[in-house]
Amino acid sequence: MANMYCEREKEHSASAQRAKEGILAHTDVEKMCKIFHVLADPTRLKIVLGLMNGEMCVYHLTDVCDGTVSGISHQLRILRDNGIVRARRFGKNVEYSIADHHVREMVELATAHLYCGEV
Amino acid sequence: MANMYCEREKEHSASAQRAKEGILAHTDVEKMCKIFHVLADPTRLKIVLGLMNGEMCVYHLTDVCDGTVSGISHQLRILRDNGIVRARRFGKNVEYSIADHHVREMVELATAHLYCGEV
DNA sequence: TGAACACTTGAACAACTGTTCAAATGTTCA
DNA sequence: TGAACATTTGAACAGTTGTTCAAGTGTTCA
Repeated sequence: MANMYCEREKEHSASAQRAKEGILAHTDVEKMCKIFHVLADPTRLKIVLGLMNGEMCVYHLTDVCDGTVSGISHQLRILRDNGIVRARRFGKNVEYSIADHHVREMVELATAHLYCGEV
Repeated sequence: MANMYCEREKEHSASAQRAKEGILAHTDVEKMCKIFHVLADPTRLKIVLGLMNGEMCVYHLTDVCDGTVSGISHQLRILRDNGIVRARRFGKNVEYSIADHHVREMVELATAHLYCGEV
C-alpha cells in the first residue's frame, strides 16, 4: 500500500493502518456481530424491550410480544445463551429479566439513531 | 390477563402492561431491528470499525477488511442505505465515512458488553 | 475519443435462521 | 402417584442473505 490509489492516499492509508493495527487487531469481530445479530430479530427485540419494563414469565411475554409460547421460548434460549437475559425458576414458572445494562443502553442509542433525523 | 398465571402475577402483568402501552407502542421495532441487522455482519462491522479510524476509499477498505472490491461495495451500499456511512466522490474514487455518531457509541457499548465479564 | 481506472450492480447459488408442530421435561398439588 | 400446568426442545420447511462472477457505469487523462 505504498503507491497512489486515490487523491487522498496519504490520509486514507493512514486510516487503514490505524484500523488494522488498532481496533481490528483487538476486537473479536465475530463475537460483536453476534450481539448485534441477537438484537436484529423482531421477536427477540420485543422480548428485550418488554423486559426493559420489568421481569416477566414466558406467558406474559407471549402476550407482550404477540407470539406463540414455543416461538418465544426458542428466542429466549438464544437471548440467554448470549448473556442478554437471565432466567430464574419460580415454582412452575420461569421469570426472565435483562442480564446486562449495556443492552439497555444499546437499545436506547438505536432509538436515538432512529429518531434524530440523521437517517 | 386478569387471572393468576404465575406466583408473581401482579408484578409481571404490571410489567407487561407498561411494556405494551409504553415502549412497544412507541417504538418502530422493525426499523430498530434493521439497524442491528446491518451491524450483525462481519464484513459490514469491519467496514464500520475501519471507518471509525478515518475516511477511506473502497480500495483501502478491501485491504482493511480483507475482502473483494465487489463484496465490499455490496455491503457499503447496505450501510449507505441505512444511514450508517456516507459516500463522497473524489475524482475517480469514492470516499466513505461514518454518518452517525450513535453508531460509534453502539459499537463501543457492544465492546463493553463483550469484555465486562457479564457474559 | 478511447483506454484505463474505480467503483457499482445484477443474477445465482449455498448457507443460515425464524417459525411451526409435536413431543418431552420439570414442577405443583390433590 | 398421576393429572394439570409451564416451559423447553427437536425436526423440518420456507424465506432471507452474503458471496461470487460477470457485466455495467462514471471519471480522468493522453
